[in-house]
Amino acid sequence: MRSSRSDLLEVYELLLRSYGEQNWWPVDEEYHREHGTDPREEIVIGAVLTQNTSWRNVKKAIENLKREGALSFEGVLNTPLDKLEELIRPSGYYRQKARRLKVVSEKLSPVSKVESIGREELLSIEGIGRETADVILLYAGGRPYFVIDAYTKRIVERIFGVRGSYEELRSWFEGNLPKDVELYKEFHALLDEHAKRFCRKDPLCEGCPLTQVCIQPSR
DNA sequence: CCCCAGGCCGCGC
DNA sequence: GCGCGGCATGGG
Repeated sequence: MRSSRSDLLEVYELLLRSYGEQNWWPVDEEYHREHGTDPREEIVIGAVLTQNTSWRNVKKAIENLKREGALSFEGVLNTPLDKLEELIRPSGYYRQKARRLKVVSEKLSPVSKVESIGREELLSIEGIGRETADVILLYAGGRPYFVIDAYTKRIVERIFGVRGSYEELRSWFEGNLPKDVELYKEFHALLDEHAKRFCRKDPLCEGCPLTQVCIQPSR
């Protein structure tokens, strides 16, 4: 495999230069200041809500939770299940997700657990798979786990010819990048942005900022 | 009408 | 370990 540490870092630099800082994970800091809630709980809740769902729809659900004072573990646990389902309905799979929000809120309380919980233990919680676990560890826990998603897989397969299982890709990224939490956060966000702008299912190779490092530009 | 979106789970093989 | 169907709303 030709792709090396420097190639991967170059991709990061190119994306950062093209799109600027993404500042993921988006959280309403002011809301949490005013309500005395922990913004890390919004990250966990958002991570569950966004499973196979557009962020646009998730935002509607989050707004509903805010309006009802339920954008926290305590808020989720104090909201009756049928009410919770109603609030998060715009995010899809709302019956599944309402139950999972209850389970996750209970198992991750207090939210400081995100600093110490083991990845395997996180994965044993209903509703938390590999990607959601790594989102929680990285964005809520500030721990160096690289998040892989469908976009990430598509991009590295196209530009480097690299493919593999979730765990294989995660260790590929982590092995080819310095262990830097802020880098991991920003890089993942940039990859998602790039997948939406250029590296779509039907790629728009014209004007792509990664043409110079891609093994198969303009198909 | 179609397809997709910041996946996960349970099942069969 | 891998592939599949079910889960559901809202946009393009």
